[in-house]
Amino acid sequence: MVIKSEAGTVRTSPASPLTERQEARRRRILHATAQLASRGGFDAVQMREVAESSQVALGTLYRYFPSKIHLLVATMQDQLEHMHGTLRKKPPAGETAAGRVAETLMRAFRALQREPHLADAMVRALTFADRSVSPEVDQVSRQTTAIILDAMGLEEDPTPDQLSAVRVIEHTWHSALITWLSGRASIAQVKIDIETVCRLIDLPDERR
Amino acid sequence: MVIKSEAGTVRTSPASPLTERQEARRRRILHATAQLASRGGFDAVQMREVAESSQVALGTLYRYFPSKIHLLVATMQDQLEHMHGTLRKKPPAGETAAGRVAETLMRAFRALQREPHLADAMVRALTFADRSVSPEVDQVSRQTTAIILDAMGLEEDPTPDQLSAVRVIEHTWHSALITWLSGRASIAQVKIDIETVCRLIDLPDERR
DNA sequence: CGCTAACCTAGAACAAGTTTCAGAGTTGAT
DNA sequence: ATCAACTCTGAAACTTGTTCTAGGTTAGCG
Repeated sequence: MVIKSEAGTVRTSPASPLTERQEARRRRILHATAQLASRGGFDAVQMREVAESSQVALGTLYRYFPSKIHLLVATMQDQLEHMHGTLRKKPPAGETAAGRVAETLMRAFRALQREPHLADAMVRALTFADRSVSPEVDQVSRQTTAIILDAMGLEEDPTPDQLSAVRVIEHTWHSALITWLSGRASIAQVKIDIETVCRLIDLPDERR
Repeated sequence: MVIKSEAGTVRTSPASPLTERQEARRRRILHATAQLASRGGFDAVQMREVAESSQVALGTLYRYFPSKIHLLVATMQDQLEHMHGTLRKKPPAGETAAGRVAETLMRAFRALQREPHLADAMVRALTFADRSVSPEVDQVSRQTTAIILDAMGLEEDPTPDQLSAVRVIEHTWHSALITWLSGRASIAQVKIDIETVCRLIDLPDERR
C-alpha cells in the first residue's frame, strides 16, 4: 500500500483557492469515486479508473488526492456534509438526548444501507488511514461529533463528561459499522449496540 | 489489495491436523511476521520478506495464510492467546466489575504500547479485513470477549444486557486503539474513553 | 501581446500483494 | 518398497497503487 506522501499540494488548507476549472475537476473526481465505490466498494475504486472516469490524468488525480485513502476520506467528508444537511432538516423527536442521538445515528445508518458498497469503501479507508491522513480523518471526526451534539440539542456547551460519552459513541458507531460491513453483525445487532452506548448520555453522576 | 481467496486449504478448522514440520513452519512464519511488524508496522510486513525470514517459499506462505491480512489476523490471535494467559495470572483487584474491566484493558493497552508497531500492524489488519477473513476476525472477537468476561468475574452467565455492554466495550477498545495508533488521541484520552465505556457495565436498569 | 511559473497530460517505470506453474520432495496406504 | 496424492520450492507473471519524466496548456502579469 505504501503511503508516504506529505500533505497534498492542493489540499493544504489556507492555500490556493482553486480556480473554477480546478474546482470542477475536483468535483468530477469525487463524483467518479463515489460512483465506482457504489459498485464494488473499496476494491472497485481503482486509481486509473477514477482518473479515466473523471477525465483527468493519473498524475493530476494524485496531485489532488495524494493517495487512494485520501481520496476516499475526502469522499466521506463530502457525503457527511451532505448527510448533516439532510439530518438538520428533520431533527429527531425523542424525549431524551440519548433517544435523539440513537435515532439520528439509526437514520444515518439507514442511509448507509442504501449504498453499502460506498459505505464499505469510505469506512474501510477511514479506519485504515495512517498518520499521513490524520488531518482529514480528524475533520471527519469533528463533523461526526457535530452531528451528534446537534442531535443532543444542548442548551449550553457540553460538559467534559458529555464529550467523553460522545467520543465513545463515535467509537462504537465506527466499529459497529465495520462489523456490519464485514458481515459479522446484523442490522439489528448494530441497532442494539447504538442504543446501548447512547445510554451513556444523560447518565446520573457516578464515581469518575 | 485484491483478496479473493476461499478459506485457506490449511486453516480450515476441522481439517488436516498439521504434521510436526508443518506446525514448525507455521510457527516460523508467525514469528517472522511478529518480528517484522515490531519494526516498521503494517508496511514493514512484506510477504516476500516474511517468506524469506521464515525459510519458506512464497507460494507456501500463501498456502498457510491466503493473504497478508489473514497472516496478520492470525498473528493477533496468537498474541491475544498469550495475553489472555498473562492476564489470567493476576486478576484485577477492583471493587466493581466496571473497574476490573477497565483495569484489565489498560493493562492490555500498556502491553501494546511496548510494541506499538506490532500493535499497528495487527489492529490495522483487523479493521481492514473484509468478509473473506470473517471467521478469523470473529475468533479474535470471541477471545476478546472472553478476556472481558473473565475480568468481570461473573458468578453466573452474563445477561443479554451485559453482553451488549461487552460488545460496546469491544467497539470502543478497537476504535480507541486506532485513534491512538494514528496519533489522533493521546494515551490519556484512550484511558478516559475506556473508563467511560466501562460505566455501562453494572448500570442500574433503565428503559430498554 | 508575450513571458513565466504553475498546472496538466500521456505514458513509462517501479513496488509490493497475489497468482501460477513446472519440477522436486514427502507421505500414507497398500 | 511402491505408487498416487499432496506439499514445497523457485521463479516468473500479473495487478494495482504510486512515482517520475518530457512536453503541451493555462493563468496571471507586466
